[in-house]
Amino acid sequence: MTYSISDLEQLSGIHSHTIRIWEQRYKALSPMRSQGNTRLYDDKQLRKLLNIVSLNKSGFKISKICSLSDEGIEKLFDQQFSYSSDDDQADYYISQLIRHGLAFDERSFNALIDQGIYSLGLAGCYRKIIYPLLVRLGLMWRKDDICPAHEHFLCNIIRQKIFTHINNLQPAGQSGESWLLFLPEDEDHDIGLLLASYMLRMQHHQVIFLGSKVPLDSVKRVLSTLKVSHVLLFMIKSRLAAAAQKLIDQLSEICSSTKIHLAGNSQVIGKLTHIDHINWFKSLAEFEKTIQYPALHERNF
Amino acid sequence: MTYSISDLEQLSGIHSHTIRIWEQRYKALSPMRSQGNTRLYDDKQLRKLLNIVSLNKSGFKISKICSLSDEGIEKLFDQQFSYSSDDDQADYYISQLIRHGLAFDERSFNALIDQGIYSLGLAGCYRKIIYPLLVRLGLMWRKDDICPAHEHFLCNIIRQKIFTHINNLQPAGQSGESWLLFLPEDEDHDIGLLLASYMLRMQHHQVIFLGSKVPLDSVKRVLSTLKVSHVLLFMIKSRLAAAAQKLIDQLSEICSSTKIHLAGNSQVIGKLTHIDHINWFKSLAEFEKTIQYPALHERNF
DNA sequence: AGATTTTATTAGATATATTTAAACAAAAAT
DNA sequence: ATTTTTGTTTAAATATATCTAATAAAATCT
Repeated sequence: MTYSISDLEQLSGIHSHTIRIWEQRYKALSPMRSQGNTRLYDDKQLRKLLNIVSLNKSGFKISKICSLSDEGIEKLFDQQFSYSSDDDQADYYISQLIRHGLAFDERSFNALIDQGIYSLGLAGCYRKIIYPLLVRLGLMWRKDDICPAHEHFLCNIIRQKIFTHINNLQPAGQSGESWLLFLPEDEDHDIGLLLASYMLRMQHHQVIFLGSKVPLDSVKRVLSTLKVSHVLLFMIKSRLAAAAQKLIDQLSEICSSTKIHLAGNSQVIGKLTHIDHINWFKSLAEFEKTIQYPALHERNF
Repeated sequence: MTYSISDLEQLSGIHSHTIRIWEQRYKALSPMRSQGNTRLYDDKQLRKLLNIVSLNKSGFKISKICSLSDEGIEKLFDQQFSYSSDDDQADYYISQLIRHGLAFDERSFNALIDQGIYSLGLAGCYRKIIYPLLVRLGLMWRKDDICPAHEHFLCNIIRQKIFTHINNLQPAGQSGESWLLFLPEDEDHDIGLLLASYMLRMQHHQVIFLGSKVPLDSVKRVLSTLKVSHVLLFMIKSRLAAAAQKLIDQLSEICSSTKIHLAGNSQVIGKLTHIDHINWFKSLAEFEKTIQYPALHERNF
């Protein structure tokens, strides 16, 4: 499996021109070449680019980063984006979970995550354990410590847990606000969205969960046949600012009478313009607060 | 959202050459063109192509099919691939489910599918209701009777059900055969695979469920670090024969000491060669029988 | 077998994406 | 203020994908 330079552009949010000039000036990447002379990148190169971009965004100069060896970059990356947080207990928990995951030991992983959910509740477990776990998985992939199979394996068990908890909730009444949840076509990671679905249902909101890879056209058709108060989507992937803006502009046009809520990658969302009408959830706590208020309000009647 | 001619090639399994000649001779499709002169297809054209291919595979000549109007093709398609089966009761059931789905009425859909699972068991419900429902959804999409959002909505509820049932099973012991379940990178529809996971677990097999979009490289890494007896994957999408063959050849190389099981689109799988070492599950019943035998065997001890 | 239909192959022309290289503009550092 | 670093724009050349058109080969039907 190889990537073209425009694939890398999509995946990293760095213009192809810039990728080339980084190669020329700083030998940032050293892609293979096709029979012709076209650059071909593999996963290793993609990871390196993503790491360079991350370090660059946190203040290091490209020239400095690229003057380091591959190992040097990994080391610096480690320093900057350390696996461990300030919560020792959660860290230990997460490490154990990952250890089971690497061994594909579903039984142990299952027992441990059930225990976490039992003691913290699903939302609490997500905040303290699952979300940091997912972040750490991402970092580990970037260091080639895990492969996609590990991530798929763990994510599917987590999906199983959240789905089960949703299934065990009482069905929502006809009252309450209605939320349409989806991810755009190029997004894959639906676990955050699933948790949002759970939390909204807990607060007796109505949820229409569409999951990942929903074409905007289709969202448009839904909104034209159905009254929906809120639309919630995540933008997690790195993108070119222009691509992200286009998506949001199109969605805004579609959602003339629906409140748009956005969550995800702050690097991407932060660069958007003309989003006064859009609500940006910068944290889970913010989301929790927003969706709880109406419920409290209703109780007054 | 538009498709290039090579996108259509991927999605339909028809060579771009052939797509062009069908256009020239029979006016099969009438794509838009770019500023240059490059063909651009939309969803409607894609659906029409898929319908033409289906009709062609079931015996109609391209010339005959394309001599019909769009409505004529839809009509013929209806005749050939009718929504209804021989089981009136299941048909009614499915129609009701779809009716709720089209209205995004999760509550009603939920109640009805729970009832089906209760009376038929999850596997029975899958065979009689869910699988035919998924097939019908596919047909409906091809007639533009539903949009992707509907399918996503329904599929996620079904996922929820299967995941919940898996979660409620007792964890597998260390005994039993181990099965690695995954879909290749270009496959999306994981519900069949999920049900396979459930059925294997019911028979006390160990399952490593990776889900959709797993790179072969990653499967390779898993197999090199872990002893696995069986690998199961689905090929559901239409593909070029060459692409399907390449995938299977690569997998075969990886799985030198692991039994490969394959299920899915018989049009695609039927064209594969050098697959003597691969087991092709042509039906759910066949799968059920294969995985039950060892369990019966164990009980003798 | 012979005719018809369908698919595959070839070739040269055009469109689009990528490449190199240089010049330019903006931002950051000194 | 000046230099250095960094990112963008431009241009012309090449690679790759797509276009048309004609022909060859294969499959299917009568």
